[in-house]
Amino acid sequence: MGTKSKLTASEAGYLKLIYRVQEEESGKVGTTAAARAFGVRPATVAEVLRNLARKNLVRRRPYRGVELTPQGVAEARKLLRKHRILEVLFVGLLGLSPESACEEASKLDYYVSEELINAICRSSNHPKTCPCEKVIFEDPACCGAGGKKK
Amino acid sequence: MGTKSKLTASEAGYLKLIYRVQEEESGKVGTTAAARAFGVRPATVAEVLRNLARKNLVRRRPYRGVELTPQGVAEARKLLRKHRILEVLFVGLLGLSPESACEEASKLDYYVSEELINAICRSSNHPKTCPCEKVIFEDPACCGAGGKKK
DNA sequence: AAAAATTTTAGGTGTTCCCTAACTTTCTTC
DNA sequence: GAAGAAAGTTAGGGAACACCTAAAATTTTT
Repeated sequence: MGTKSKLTASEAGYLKLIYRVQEEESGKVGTTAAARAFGVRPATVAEVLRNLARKNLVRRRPYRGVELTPQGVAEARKLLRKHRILEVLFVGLLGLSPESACEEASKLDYYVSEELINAICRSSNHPKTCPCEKVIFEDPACCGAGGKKK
Repeated sequence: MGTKSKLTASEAGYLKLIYRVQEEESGKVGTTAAARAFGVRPATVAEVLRNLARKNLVRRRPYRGVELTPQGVAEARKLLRKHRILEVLFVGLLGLSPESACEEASKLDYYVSEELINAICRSSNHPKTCPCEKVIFEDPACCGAGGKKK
């Protein structure tokens, strides 16, 4: 029990945000800030957070904030891997600007299968970073690990 | 009034199916057959069809079947354009088999923006058909029309 | 310590998507 | 052409999602 239920689309959004701000920038995401970022009310954010906690992806200390559990970190990395590999494709092959690439990737990352992402990863030569230099996490199923491509 | 409300994901699925079978193959999609194709009950199909009719995308003659309205045709073509351009990308650039390309495209076509599709279209040199030879409809916003690329 | 800002709960709404049960219409087949 | 089988339809529900407002609790600021 615990890791069974799948993420919903909006939960995925919060997970990505929390990971980016808290794990990558050592910042802190407040409920209100997150609400503004997603264009919803704080109460809505609180609710999603509660659901993420029920799924064991974040730990919540009421009024103090949330932090990702190890499973939450793993899940966020899967999503950000997808997001960033899509960005590589959109900028590198399709010639989008990094900004539109990010926007488009945000709309899709949640829906894209790992198989497709790995196909893109392979055909892009297993990039280590996205167009804005953020790290692309490795997927053992892809090959990345042990690879030498720079 | 009529063309305002957006399609839902499942409505998009039926629209694609109806177009493919009825407009491209001159066949007929029965409620039960559609239900089997989507893994749901016939009653569910009937309901979606009713909603498509409310949105003026199909015309329904109870117990006789549905046919697409001009708006329904336009909408289906937009979706199938996306679907098939994604297939081109997946097969041509990523090396997927036509079958997996189709599967992956089905999961994504509804969510992909027209801008992104047109970027892919451009970078693929405005293909006229998908990997399985089905026509890719043109989008005036892309360039296709009047273009000479074969 | 009061005022301001933030966060959380409680309780609701609308949409989507799916279901079962019961009924109607159409198609078969004798 | 009537009876039974098959296909399609409505009516009525239910669960999950993604929102919201209003009110209460808890920081934080001044």
